[in-house]
Amino acid sequence: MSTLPRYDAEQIERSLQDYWEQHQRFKAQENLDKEKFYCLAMFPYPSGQLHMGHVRNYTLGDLIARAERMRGKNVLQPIGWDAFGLPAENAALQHQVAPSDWTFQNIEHMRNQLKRLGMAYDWDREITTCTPEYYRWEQWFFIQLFKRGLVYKKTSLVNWDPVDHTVLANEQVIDGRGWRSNALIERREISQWFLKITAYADELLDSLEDLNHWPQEVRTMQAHWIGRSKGAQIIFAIEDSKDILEVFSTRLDTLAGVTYLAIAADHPFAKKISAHHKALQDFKEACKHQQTAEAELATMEKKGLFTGHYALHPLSGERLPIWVANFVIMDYGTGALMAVPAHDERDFEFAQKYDLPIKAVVLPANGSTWDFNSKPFVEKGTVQAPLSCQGLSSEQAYQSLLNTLSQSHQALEKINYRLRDWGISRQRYWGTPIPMVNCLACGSVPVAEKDLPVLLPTGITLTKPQSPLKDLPEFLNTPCPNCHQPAQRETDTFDTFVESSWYYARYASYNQHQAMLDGRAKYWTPVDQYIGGIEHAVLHLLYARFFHKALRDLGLLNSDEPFTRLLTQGMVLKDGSKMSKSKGNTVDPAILLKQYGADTMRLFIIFAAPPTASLEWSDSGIAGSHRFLLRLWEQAHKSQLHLSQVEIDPLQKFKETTNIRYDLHLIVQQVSHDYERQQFNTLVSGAMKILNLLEKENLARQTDAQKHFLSEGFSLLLRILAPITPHISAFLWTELGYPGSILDAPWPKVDPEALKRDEIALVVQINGKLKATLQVPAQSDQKSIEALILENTHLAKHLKGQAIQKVIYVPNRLINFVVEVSHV
RNA sequence: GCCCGGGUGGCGGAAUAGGUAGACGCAAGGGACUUAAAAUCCCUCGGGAAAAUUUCCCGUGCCGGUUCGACUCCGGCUCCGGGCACCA
Repeated sequence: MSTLPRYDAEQIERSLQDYWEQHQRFKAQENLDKEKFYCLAMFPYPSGQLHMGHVRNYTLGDLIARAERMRGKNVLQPIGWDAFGLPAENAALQHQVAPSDWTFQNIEHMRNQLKRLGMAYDWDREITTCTPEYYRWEQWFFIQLFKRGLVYKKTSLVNWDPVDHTVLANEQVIDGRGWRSNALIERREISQWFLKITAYADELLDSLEDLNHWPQEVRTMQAHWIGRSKGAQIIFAIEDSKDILEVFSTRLDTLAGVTYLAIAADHPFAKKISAHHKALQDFKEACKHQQTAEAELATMEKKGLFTGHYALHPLSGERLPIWVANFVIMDYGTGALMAVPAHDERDFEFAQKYDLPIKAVVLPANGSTWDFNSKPFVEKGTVQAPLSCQGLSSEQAYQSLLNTLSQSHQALEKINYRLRDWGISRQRYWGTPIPMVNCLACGSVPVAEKDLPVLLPTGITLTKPQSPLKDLPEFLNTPCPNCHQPAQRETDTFDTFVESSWYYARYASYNQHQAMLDGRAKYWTPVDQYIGGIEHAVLHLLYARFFHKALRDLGLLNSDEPFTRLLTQGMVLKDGSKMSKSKGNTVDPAILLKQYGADTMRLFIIFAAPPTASLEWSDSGIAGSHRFLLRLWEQAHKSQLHLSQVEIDPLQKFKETTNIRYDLHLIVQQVSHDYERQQFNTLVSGAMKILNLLEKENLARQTDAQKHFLSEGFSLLLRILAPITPHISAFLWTELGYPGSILDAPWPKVDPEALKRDEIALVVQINGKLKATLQVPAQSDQKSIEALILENTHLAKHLKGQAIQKVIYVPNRLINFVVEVSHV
């Protein structure tokens, strides 16, 4: 008895990884003979350590990339680093390291970790967004957008920390206070750059319909985010004033129910009247300490103050009190709203709190009554007022009032969007400098394209939370590109979502130094398969879609959407909650990699849950996955001797193994289907089932039929596993003497002959409840089945004395007898 | 608060188009091997009742509906998760 060689995962994996790298097995080239397949997992932020979420993301991507290669595609799978961002500045302050040094060290470490996982990346195309080679083209693109009128400046609100003198991100505001200073934050208006994503709102919404291979939930979320609605912009005159208030409402039918108006604390009218209004000044001061996040606005206590002024109802001329309300924000819409407490939840609560009138004007269409003192009626119905609309449906009243009011120029139909333009200015250091110059004479002027990139000074160690760029004269001072007089650079940097909105295209033109993109980007884009966390469902994916369309309109790309197929992976949990350092429930991939190897880790993370579901980490689960690979190793080696002697003749049929080949190919069929629908966890179940079959047959392995079966079985099994556990599969493929490299072996195919059956198991039900399963000839007709059942004593007993009312027969599947229930 | 998901044994999960609920694995219990342990292999494994392998009842978060038949479709709830525009 010869002893089995030991399964040394690390040795096998490292040597194969070296071999693949030396022979550039994953280098992508444009090839018009093969269908291209661009597979991309969202690139990581280089936080320093690979975590389980990364392992999951990149294993899923690698699985698909490798499988598509086996399916004959010309595959591109690149990787890079989303390297600008807040954590580098935090680390810099904490550890006194330059953000650039910290970032590049992290990248170095994480690159090694990814390589050790055996990902089939084309490393030549590695992109790092904090390098000038990358961000110069982002600056160039920004200038193109500027030239096309898609960039503008306006003031908007930020969280201001009055102690640290810096703008805080939403996540840095904890219970209304700065995370470092603990100071009560203030809402501050500052001037910022915006990209006109709203110019593409219609297309972004309408083309969602074409994204057939995106999860419906993501499309729904984006559609709601864009929030296109038709409504009326209505003008309310203000009593004893030339000023007017403009509001937008989709429910013009409730106009007669307006009992007050609410405006933002920083609405121009509120500003105007606050000069001699102490209470209003105090109220505005209090509003300053509110946060800007929408979740905050929605859940905080709703407060208001009567301004003492009245607006006039456009229909009746009735006096409507104008209130200032803390939940109305100048950044959204017109900063003013008409309140209809009888027909709106929030208006109702506010009216109850401040004892404002509730005036019902719409009733349920079915004629039922409604208690307007307990809750508002928010649906559409039958309109009661004004008189001219009495009895009309909400829709009819809307049209009627719109006609009337637009004739008198008091209203205008308008398409409104919930989507707001994208504010891209950040008052941060570690980001792409915004390529603009502020000149006293010429205003904001873009940097000349020949002077790009505007380099971000590196090697700077931060000493305080504010951006150092303002304090660097050599960065700040520059002649105006227009009049050449002394001027100053913009010191704000881009939102890091800007980098992640076009990186997928740059991978194609990674070494192009004369242009942002070239023809190769048109060849490779759109990405055929994009993989990333569901948390990016709206923002990142919407911004990237916007950029793609803008790049198309510049002629740089020729498709309408960046990502054809989207897979949103679930989170990795431990003990029911998200792995995080603060909870102390992290699992370090590096330790497991050392203990079990890359294949085990990849296998477990694919097996443990379907890709879109959250994945509960299990230490014993990963041990089980390792055990499976050990069994595979053992069984493969046990059969090795025999396989080399087998002459494989695929046309040869063996009666002896008909049944087991049926089982085998049924699994292969299931596995193929599971790959198509991206349910990869059952791909692993299938592989396990095949190994169970092979193990049984391996005990005997004497006849030609059995040898043939083993040869076929291992060939299928190893190819199914190759995208998931590439190292052990490649190694055993060669050990067992299969031809060529498994990297290029074809994806398994079902033998339809093996699936032909003479007999099938038919389910017998009575009143929908399972009573038996019968082996019957395939394609039997109903009559012969019924006859068969009456011969069966057990079943006949059930049917005896029952009045059969109906028989449902689904051929090759089930027969259901519907009988009258004889007793209660 | 609003928008979008999810809830199936002790655990992770399976059930492809409304047709056998619990595949595959983990844990647990029992057994074999061993001086012993580990490893490995075999058996059992949703709950209850009767019972020789079988039979009956209950069971997919909760309540209700559609259907010959519902984990699957519809209505209402509940709990958990994701997003809410400056975390990425």
